Amino acid sequence: MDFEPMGVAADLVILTVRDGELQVLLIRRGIEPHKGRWALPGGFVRPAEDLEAAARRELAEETGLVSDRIHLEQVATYGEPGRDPRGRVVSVAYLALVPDLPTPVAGTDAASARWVAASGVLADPDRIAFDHHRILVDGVERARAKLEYSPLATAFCADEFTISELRGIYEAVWGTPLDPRNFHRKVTRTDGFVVPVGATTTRDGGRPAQLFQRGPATFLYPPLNRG
Amino acid sequence: MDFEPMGVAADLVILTVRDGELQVLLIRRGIEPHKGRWALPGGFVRPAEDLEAAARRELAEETGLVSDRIHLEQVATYGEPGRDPRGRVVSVAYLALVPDLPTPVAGTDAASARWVAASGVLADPDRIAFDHHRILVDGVERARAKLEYSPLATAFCADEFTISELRGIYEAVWGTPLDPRNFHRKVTRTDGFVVPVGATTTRDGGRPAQLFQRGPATFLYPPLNRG
DNA sequence: CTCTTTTGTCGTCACTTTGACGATAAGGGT
DNA sequence: ACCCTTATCGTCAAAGTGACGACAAAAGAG
Repeated sequence: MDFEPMGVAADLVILTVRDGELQVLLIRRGIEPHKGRWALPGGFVRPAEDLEAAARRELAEETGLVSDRIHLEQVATYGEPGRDPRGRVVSVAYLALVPDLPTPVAGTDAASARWVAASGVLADPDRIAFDHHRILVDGVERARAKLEYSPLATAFCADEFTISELRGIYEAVWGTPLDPRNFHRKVTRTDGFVVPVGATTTRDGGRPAQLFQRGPATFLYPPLNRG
Repeated sequence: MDFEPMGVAADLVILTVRDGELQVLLIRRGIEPHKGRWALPGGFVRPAEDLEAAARRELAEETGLVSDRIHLEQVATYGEPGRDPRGRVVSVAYLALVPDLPTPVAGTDAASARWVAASGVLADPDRIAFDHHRILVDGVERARAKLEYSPLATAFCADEFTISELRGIYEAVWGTPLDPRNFHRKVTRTDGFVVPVGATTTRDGGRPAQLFQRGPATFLYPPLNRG
């Protein structure tokens, strides 16, 4: 029995936290189908290219991010017949978490690429093309879940960060305010989550805060609790 | 830009608990490549067929299970170039959890299909063909994780079960003994996990045990703790 | 029919974690 | 100096966990 060939694409849910809110990178499609509409970045996997390599390539093309240090993980694969008018296309979705870049988005491929508040896109299923709304929902939910039991929130931060900044990540992703004192206790007492760097900063105003960097932990036990 | 066509397959990690151990369904391949070797069940997705539909079809073909009530979830997608000698094949892996069937496996497709202890297959990366060892590892880990925070263990049970039987599922999947008294407390006090059916059974020997069925809960909070 | 074995179920207790919140520390701005 | 802001520590009651004692209710042995 032989197989029916299909197109295989890698689509990306690229998230960051800017201005205290969760944002997603969208591109305006320059070609058909759905030309002119907003969509998640993505593209076809090349013949000799690994799936994750394709995702990293797209990520680099859309954001200019040197992708090695960027957290990238597979979310799910979407292959409903008819989801792409070009034919049978199966799309492997990846989730990327990036820090708030000083560098603006400089896409080579995309006619235009923009950071957009995730909440707005989540609220309107027709704001983005194809079945990308579902992909975004799944990607954001994955991110929210992973913050609970993994130290992944640090992927949104610069190399050095304060506990408040980290808390800001959680609050933005979960959309919930957290108690600063309990959060501080929890984070600093969870082994290997963050390690103090020795310096302090006043960039957030108020009393100087200690700077930390991500620790060696790969998961958090016990997990943090969503508001 | 056009796409390079690829084969898309659905592979299945079908797990059950029999004789107090976690077992996985393997088939002996009747055709090349890897003819005669053991592998996970699976096959190519048909042109107009949804991915999950393909997985359910394969599940039905291999196990005879009417698939509607069977828990099936996507695990991940594997698409490394060279993973299949027939060409570029991308495989979407699904995890199925089935109860200990009185019905023996009756595959129409498979030359032979057998339940095999998961521990043995996990221990030897070359026991199964292709990259199926990795798929199995990921599938089993997914199952282990989901037992913690979802009521999914009931998917391994018959419609009605005792707390001990449910505990046996956890012990088999996690490979860890659990305290019967604490387990009983935890399960019965977690809202919506199990609901008493009113009857009792003595099929496990000893004092008659209450029978339960799965409750309406979709997740467990707080979660159960592994070992 | 009584005793023993086996499993089920309830309780107790010390310990940890959580969530709510008071209090103090240490900068900057005026 | 005083106030505002953020950081960080401490306290306390409530809830959850792990260890384990005790009793209940059946089957099987004698």
